[in-house]
Amino acid sequence: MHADKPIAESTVRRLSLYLRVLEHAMERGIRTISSEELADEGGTTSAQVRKDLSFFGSFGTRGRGYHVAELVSELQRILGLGREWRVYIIGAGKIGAALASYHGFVQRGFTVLGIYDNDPRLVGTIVDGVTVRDFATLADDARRESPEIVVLAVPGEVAQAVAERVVAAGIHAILNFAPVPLHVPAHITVRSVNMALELEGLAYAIVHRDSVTPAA
Amino acid sequence: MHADKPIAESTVRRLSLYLRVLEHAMERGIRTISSEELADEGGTTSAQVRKDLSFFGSFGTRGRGYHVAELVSELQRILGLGREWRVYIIGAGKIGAALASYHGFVQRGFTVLGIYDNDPRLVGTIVDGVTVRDFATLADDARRESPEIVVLAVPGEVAQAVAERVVAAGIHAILNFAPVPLHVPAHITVRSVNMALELEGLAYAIVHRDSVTPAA
DNA sequence: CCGAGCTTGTGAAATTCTTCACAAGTCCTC
DNA sequence: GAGGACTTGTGAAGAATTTCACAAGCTCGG
Ligand SMILES: NC(=O)c1ccc[n+]([C@@H]2O[C@H](COP(=O)([O-])OP(=O)(O)OC[C@H]3O[C@@H](n4cnc5c(N)ncnc54)[C@H](O)[C@@H]3O)[C@@H](O)[C@H]2O)c1
Ligand SMILES: NC(=O)c1ccc[n+]([C@@H]2O[C@H](COP(=O)([O-])OP(=O)(O)OC[C@H]3O[C@@H](n4cnc5c(N)ncnc54)[C@H](O)[C@@H]3O)[C@@H](O)[C@H]2O)c1
Repeated sequence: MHADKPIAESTVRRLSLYLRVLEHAMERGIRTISSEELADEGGTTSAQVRKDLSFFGSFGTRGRGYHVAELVSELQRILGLGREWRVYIIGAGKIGAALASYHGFVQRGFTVLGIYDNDPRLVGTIVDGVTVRDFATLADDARRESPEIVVLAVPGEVAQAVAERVVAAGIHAILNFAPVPLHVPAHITVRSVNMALELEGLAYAIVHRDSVTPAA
Repeated sequence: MHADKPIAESTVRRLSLYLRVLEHAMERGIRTISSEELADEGGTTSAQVRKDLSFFGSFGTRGRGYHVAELVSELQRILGLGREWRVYIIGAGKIGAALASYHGFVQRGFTVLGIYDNDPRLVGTIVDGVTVRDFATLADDARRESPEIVVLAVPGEVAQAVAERVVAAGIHAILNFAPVPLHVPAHITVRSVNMALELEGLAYAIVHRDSVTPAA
């Protein structure tokens, strides 16, 4: 639909953020927003906002700004959110269960088709309306349902092995919650959410903050 | 202890990752590791590893590599993990509860002193050994216990307001799980974990993958 | 219909981050 | 104790990302 140059991951991240800000603005009845306002809410700069958007087209009106509802649907289209995404969650533990029942995902078109676990005590139970399936049936189910995305919420020790089973089942995108780097073939897309790493980043910032900032 | 230049957030992130890889290597009885091996495991390049470490000193031996145990303790020191960090979790819902009982945090020195909620039905209950406290007592408790870090696991609609109470209570570091950008004074450090945003990044990658890669 | 006031879209400059490439140091074998 | 095989640490080059700055375009009031 438009020429695809390679877009930086940081840009895509910000687009998601803009979308959230815009939806919030829409709820409050705001019709029009400038790059400046969008930047303030999203924690970036107006030039950054305009540059990010310019990779995909030209959506604003000079002298006026962006029409909120229009930009929302443009961003949804760009991010691929106009459709339903079929998701499997693997690991029906604490994180897996929390994610399964998280309404924020459904709202954006991510439908959880199944939760998988290999613990016989969990298989067959129901988590927020979704039955826990036996991990052994993953490949068969995937052939039938062709999910696009897997959320990996298993212990770190087995994450790599499970990821390989996921890839073998023909699924090309993984959201990884285990605190280990996953090694997968190049055509598989992986994003990791590593909470321990973020906490450590805070610790680093606290330790080094006072030594950097000149004392007030 | 050493001259602090401003270090990129991406570098700090990778240091945490190296630490994890090194600990894993140590468990397997590996004594020595090269920047090449460390890079392969951590999903980066050897030059990147050496450059990252070079900001903090010179920890390896030419011709030999890095002594694993030694580099582990250097990284722990750099990241500020040699000590106990006192953490409050706010929001005793699904995510808050999962985090409270997550062993990976305790292991790295992050001690959860208290979980806060404003739902009277939850206050007083016990989540994995930690009692849920009344959010109204936050400021008083903080004065007494001086926690360094708050984990914010409340609904997005109240996240900004709760963050302001946290800042007012004198806490300077926030790990935010709500899917909204937080606006805080400059001396407060915030890291956000935004899972919806990562999922959207996957959706974007899937939609744009095939149009970028020349058909095989 | 004009001019003042805004705000976008975008090349170019500046900055930041990553990769290269190699001198220098270590180890091991013979 | 000399030479070959490795591997670090680091300036310099290169790539990527962000910021600047301004021409061009729209709006609105009179
Ligand atoms: N709980 C947290 O707050 C938290 C925070 C950060 C990261 N994580 C990470 O998320 C992952 C899950 O954490 P959790 O707290 O939900 O753990 P958990 O132990 O509660 O759940 C893990 C689930 O995975 C299942 N499982 C194990 N091996 C499996 C396999 N081979 N195939 C299918 N299922 C399998 C287990 O039966 C269990 O139900 C871990 O990697 C953890 O490090 C958790
Ligand atoms: N559950 C998930 O998988 C998931 C995934 C991504 C993001 N999140 C985000 O994490 C946050 C929490 O999600 P959750 O699923 O745990 O929600 P939840 O509704 O289960 O828990 C939220 C808790 O916060 C408490 N709370 C509300 N207002 C409060 C206030 N002013 N002070 C103190 N406590 C208050 C509520 O009583 C409730 O117990 C949300 O912002 C959500 O968007 C959750």
